[in-house]
Amino acid sequence: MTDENFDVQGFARDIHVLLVLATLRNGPKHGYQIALDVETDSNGLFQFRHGTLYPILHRLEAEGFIDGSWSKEGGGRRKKVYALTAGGRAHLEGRRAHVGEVVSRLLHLISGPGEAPA
Amino acid sequence: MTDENFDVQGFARDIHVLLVLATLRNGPKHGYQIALDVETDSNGLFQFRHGTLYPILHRLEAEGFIDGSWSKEGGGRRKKVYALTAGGRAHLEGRRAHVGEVVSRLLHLISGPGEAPA
DNA sequence: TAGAGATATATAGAGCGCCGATATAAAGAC
DNA sequence: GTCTTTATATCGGCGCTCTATATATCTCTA
Repeated sequence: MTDENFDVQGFARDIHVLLVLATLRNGPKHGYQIALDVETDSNGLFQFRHGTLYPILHRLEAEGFIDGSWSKEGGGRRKKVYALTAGGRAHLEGRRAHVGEVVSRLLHLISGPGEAPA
Repeated sequence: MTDENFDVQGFARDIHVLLVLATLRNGPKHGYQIALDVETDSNGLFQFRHGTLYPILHRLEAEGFIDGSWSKEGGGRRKKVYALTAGGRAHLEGRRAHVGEVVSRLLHLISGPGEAPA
């Protein structure tokens, strides 16, 4: 299984994608809220720069993994609220499993003779 | 600990660096052999392109993490053999621990309510 | 012995994605 | 009325990987 070859660049990109999709599992959110939640939930370890997040959201929407719609409550500040689609949920599960296995094999490879990988 | 902020690009680079340093833990090797061993040890999951490996080796040598010396056995094919330095070993342990923790926290964040992260 | 393929190192250029900077705009604080 | 926060968006620079190319030696085979 997972004979799929490892792609370093795709892996780094996957991290951000997974954080977005996983956050949306708790319900629809707009971009700014996603950034705040990811930072809070990770105790500041992971954080999104705006110049990173918004292009990712646009791409995920174009790929059909999230579904965006502008909310207009009282004509106030415009927010684009994103909801996880069925395809997005499937992508999340698939990628999460893949990342988990790659990481497991990586940690096993670089762990010393005495140290257990996990 | 590890209040250090997460850097996506540095993380991708760390993966290659860790693979190199971990392979050298078994003894000195030249670049081409490192590439072969990493690919073999990971059952083809991880592999180094030559255009990726050699610049990394040069940088690691400049940083003092590995020590390179040209071997001239019988005036044959030139090989630059790299050995892990004490600093390199320390760097390996430190980065490995860091990557392990980041990955652990990442998997925890993106794991569903039902699934245990590891 | 001549050619092909594997061994071995090196670098330059292309491509891709993150990051900082900048722009726009409205709501709330004081 | 101005400053900060909220909220989205895009562009240019930068860094790192990857493809392609260059050089050189060794080994195997016809």
